[in-house]
Amino acid sequence: MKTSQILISTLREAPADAEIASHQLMLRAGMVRQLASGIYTWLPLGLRVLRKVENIVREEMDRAGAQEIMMSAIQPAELWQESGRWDHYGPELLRISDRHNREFCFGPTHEEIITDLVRREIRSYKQLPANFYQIQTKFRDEVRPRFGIMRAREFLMKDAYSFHLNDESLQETYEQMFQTYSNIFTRVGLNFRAVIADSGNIGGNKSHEFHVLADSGEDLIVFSDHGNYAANMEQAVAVKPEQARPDAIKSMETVATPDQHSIEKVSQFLNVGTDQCLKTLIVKSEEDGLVALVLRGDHELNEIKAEKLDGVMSPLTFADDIEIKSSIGCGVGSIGPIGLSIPIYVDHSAANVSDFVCGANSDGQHLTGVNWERDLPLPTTVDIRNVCAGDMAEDGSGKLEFARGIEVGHIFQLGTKYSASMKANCLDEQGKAVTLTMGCYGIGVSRVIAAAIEQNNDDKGIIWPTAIAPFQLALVPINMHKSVRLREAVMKFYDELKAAGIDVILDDRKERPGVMFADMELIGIPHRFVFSEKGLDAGEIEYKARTDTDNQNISLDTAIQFLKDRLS
RNA sequence: CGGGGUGUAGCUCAGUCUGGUAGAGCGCCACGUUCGGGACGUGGAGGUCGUAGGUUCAAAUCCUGUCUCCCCGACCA
Repeated sequence: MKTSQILISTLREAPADAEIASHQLMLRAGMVRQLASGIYTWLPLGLRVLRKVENIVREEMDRAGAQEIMMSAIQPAELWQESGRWDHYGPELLRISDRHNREFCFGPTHEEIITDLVRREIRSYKQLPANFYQIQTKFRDEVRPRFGIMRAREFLMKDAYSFHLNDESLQETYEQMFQTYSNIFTRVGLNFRAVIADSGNIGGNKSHEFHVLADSGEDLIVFSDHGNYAANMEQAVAVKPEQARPDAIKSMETVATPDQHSIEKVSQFLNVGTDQCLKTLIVKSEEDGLVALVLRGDHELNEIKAEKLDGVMSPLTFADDIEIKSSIGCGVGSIGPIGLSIPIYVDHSAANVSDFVCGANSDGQHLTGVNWERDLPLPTTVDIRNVCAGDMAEDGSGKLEFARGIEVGHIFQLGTKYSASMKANCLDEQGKAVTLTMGCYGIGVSRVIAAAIEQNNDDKGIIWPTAIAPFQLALVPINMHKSVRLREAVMKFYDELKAAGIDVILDDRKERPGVMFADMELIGIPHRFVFSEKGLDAGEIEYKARTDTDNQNISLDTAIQFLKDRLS
């Protein structure tokens, strides 16, 4: 390909509304253009990258025995009503109606469609297990799209759905997909980590997310400093303290704490550590009542864990001041677990504190020297806090560290959530109808590209991993328009490169060298040959990798082999 | 959905407070001089100032409505 044949639309300055590196660079390098909030046009260069990622995904999915299909982007409401998600998915589902006023949606995901297909087509256990995938445009009407294609409303996704007779078979395919995802992200050239995850809105049991590690990542992930344990913050288990609760020493006293409503203020006022104070949060229950959650003062509530507790309203909803005042009789800053007439859950760590400080359920008063099982009974203890750096990993393999990640893949064991509600059955060996067990596996194909840039860029622009670069090699001639001799040599070399199967872009624009260098670096081409008349005389060509600081001269005769070695 | 911004040329922005016939840099086109790290000169093209209405002799500028886009939060693969 020559630059004269492809739209090179680079910008010197980043558009003002782009914040993060990948968004700015994709705009500056002419990969995408925004059409509306969260909706983008892919320009030729960007599309080449997208196709390369797509092809890696396709090859690895095919290798794993998955079958590619293509489902419609537009989906009829009936199937969503059947699964129950028409009412539950919310405004993120873009609903539309046709000329007959029949309701449809633009698919944000395809569980309903594939389940409908499979229940019609698959009759016998002999056809199982089966794994179907597609690479296709999804639409999710995000509340707040941001960061360019990182969190777009319309985006390209690879989604796969597997069907099984039993959990063992699902487990087998799940593990195979886990390996396939690892292969894909390794081939793309990303530094990634698989983490234990919450299964969220899609539903189901076991689930892993694949995160590309980058400081700009939206997700907080935790991992063991020794060993393999890694989890999403939402999901990371805070292990029970190992040592027993210390013996009670102090006696319980009521102290006046006027206007001290936060843990920080109370701890300073009474001169005790925040880890000696317990905070009591009041949330709504499923039956229109209230539930108390008790945590150590230095810990944060994990809302995902809390809303899974029996009796707690999901999504988690905090009680407002009025409800608290009328039910407990004091303000938010003075609540404590003693004498509460509502259900109480205590975090494991909070249950392990003795001689603690807590609210007295009376404005302006706190209790000190309080002890479980002496001053009040110890209610059910649970894990409802976020883990902290330095906590022991759940598997005991080491201490937890934090990192930021960009979620590029997610695999779930769905179980029978969709197959049961949509009656997807098949006959087993005994001729008995069995509800199919499902798994589903997603990759944000377009997001992978943003993540790759976040992880690989410098002040000059993008540095593509070779596997997904729009071109592997930039061939930059110096003043080719002034020398027929050079032009002929460059064209011959260009043809040889193409014949050798190298994905090369020849910059045949009549530009000064600095402009061509700057553009090729901004666009992120990982390898560069510079061809000049001087080099032609010496029988040499100049090579520089995008990440190199210096050039090196290579004999023209061996240049192609030299590059091939670099690419392998 | 709450809070805060924003909208003037392809991009970055000035002009708005204090109303008086639309500006700069970069980019683009032509010609010339240049030619190994985003050259220089001369000339040129390009904007119903988001949009609708109002005030005024006169509106990018003041007033009202509305839309867009961005940021923070809540939410979310």
